[in-house]
Amino acid sequence: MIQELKKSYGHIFEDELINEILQVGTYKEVPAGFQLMDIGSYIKGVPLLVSGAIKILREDKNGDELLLYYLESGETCSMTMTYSVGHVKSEIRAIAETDAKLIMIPIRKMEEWMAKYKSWRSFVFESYHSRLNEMLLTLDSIAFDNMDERLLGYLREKARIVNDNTIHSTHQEIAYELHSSRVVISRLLKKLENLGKIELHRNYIQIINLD
Amino acid sequence: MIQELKKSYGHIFEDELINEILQVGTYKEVPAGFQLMDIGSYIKGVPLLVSGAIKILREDKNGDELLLYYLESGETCSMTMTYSVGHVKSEIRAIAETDAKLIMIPIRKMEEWMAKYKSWRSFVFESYHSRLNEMLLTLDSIAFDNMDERLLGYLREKARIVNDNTIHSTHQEIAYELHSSRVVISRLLKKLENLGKIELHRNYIQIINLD
DNA sequence: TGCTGTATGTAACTTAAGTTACCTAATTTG
DNA sequence: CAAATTAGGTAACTTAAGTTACATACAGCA
Repeated sequence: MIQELKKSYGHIFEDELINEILQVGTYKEVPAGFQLMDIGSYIKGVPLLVSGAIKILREDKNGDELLLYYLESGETCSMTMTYSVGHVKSEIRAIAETDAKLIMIPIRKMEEWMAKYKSWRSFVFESYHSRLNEMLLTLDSIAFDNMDERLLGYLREKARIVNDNTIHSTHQEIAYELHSSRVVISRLLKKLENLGKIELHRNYIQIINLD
Repeated sequence: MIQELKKSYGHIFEDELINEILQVGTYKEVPAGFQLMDIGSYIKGVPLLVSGAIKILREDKNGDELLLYYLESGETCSMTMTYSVGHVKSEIRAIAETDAKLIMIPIRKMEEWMAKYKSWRSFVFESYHSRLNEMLLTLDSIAFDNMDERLLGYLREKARIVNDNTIHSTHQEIAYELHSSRVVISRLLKKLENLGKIELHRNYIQIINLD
C-alpha cells in the first residue's frame, strides 16, 4: 500500500499526511467491472485511486445509463466528497473500468485534514475544479455534438484509458454508455470502418487511426 | 453593504470573517443583462451574490449559447474559484438575469480563509457540491429529455428565478438559451398554449399553470 | 398616418436518430 | 455435434428537431 500511495500521491501530499492516510485508509483492490458505488447508496468514504480507471455513470428514469467521465490514478471522486457523514446519497454509479487499486478515507477525516493540511485543501479544491471542467466537456459533447462525433470521442477516450488500441466492447455496451441504441451504434461504427478508421470484429474493435 | 452581506451570509459566516469581507470585498450593483464574466477572460475575484440572479452560460464552436443554471442570493460561482491567482481563464459566461448586488473577493484571500475559517471551508465545499449537482440536473435534462420537457422546465425555472408568472422573453431568446431554433420553440410554445398552460403575447409569455 | 424593423405563425421539407424486424455468423452449452 | 444464445448487419419505417420560406401583426417613429 505504501509504495502505491507514494507513487500516485507522494509528490502532492506532505509526509505527515501520507502517514495519516496509511493509518486510517483502507486499501482495496477491485477487478474490472466491479461496482464501487451505486445511485442512491450512502457514501461511506472518499476514494483515492492509485491505479486503474473508474467510470462514472448517470442513470435516467428508465434505468438507462450515460457515461459521464473516467477517474484515473491520482484522482478522487469529488461527487462523493461531503462533510455530512453518512447521510448523503450518491447521485452517480461508479464501476471499475480496469482492474483498480484504491484507498478509502473515512469521511470524518475530510474536515480535519482540510483544516490541518494545505496540500489536502489544494487536492480537494483541484479535484472539484477538474471534475466541474470534465462535466463541462461531457455536457458540450452531449449538447453540441452529433452521435458520430460523440462515438469518435468515446473510442478515443476509451483507448486512452485502457491504454490499448483494441477496445473490448460490444456495440450494445457502447450504445448503453452513450445512451443510444445498438442499431444506431452499429450503423455509425460501420461508417467509421468504411472510412478506414477502425476494424470491426466480434466482441472487439481494432482502432486504426482516429484522427 | 453591511446589511446586505449580513442578510445573505450572516448566518453562515463568523463575525470575524464578515469583517474581513467588509474590508477586502468590493461592492457591486449591476443591472439586468450586465455581463459579469466572459469565456476566456481571466478570473480576478470570487463573487458573493447578495441579491438578484445570475445566469451561467456555455458556448459552442459556432458561438451559440446554452443555459447551464442560475446563481441565486447566498451563492457563489464555483467555476471561478481557483487558487492560481490571475492565470485561470473562465470556461463560462455569466450574465445578470435580474438587477443584482454582489461582493467581489480577491482570489488571494481564498487560500488564507480556507486555512483560517471553518465556515469559509464549508461554504466553498458546499458551493462546489451544489454546483456539481446542478450540472448533473442540467445534463439530465439535455441528455434524457425531449425539447418540450426542456422548454417546460425552462419556463418553470425562469418564473421561479424572476419571481413572476410573466416571462419577458422573445421566442428567439428562449431558443438561444436552450440551444435550439426559434421556429422549434414557437411550435412547442404554441402546443403549450393549446394545452392551456400558457398564454402567448408579443414579447412576453403569461404562465397559467405549468404542472 | 404610413414606413420599417422586429416578433410571431405556419407550411413544407430535410435530417439525425431511434425503432422494428429479420437475417447471418460466431460462440457456447447440453 | 446440434441446439441455443449472443453479436452484428441491414432494410424499412417513424419521429423529433432543425431548416427554409413566407405571411402576418405589432410597435416605434419619421
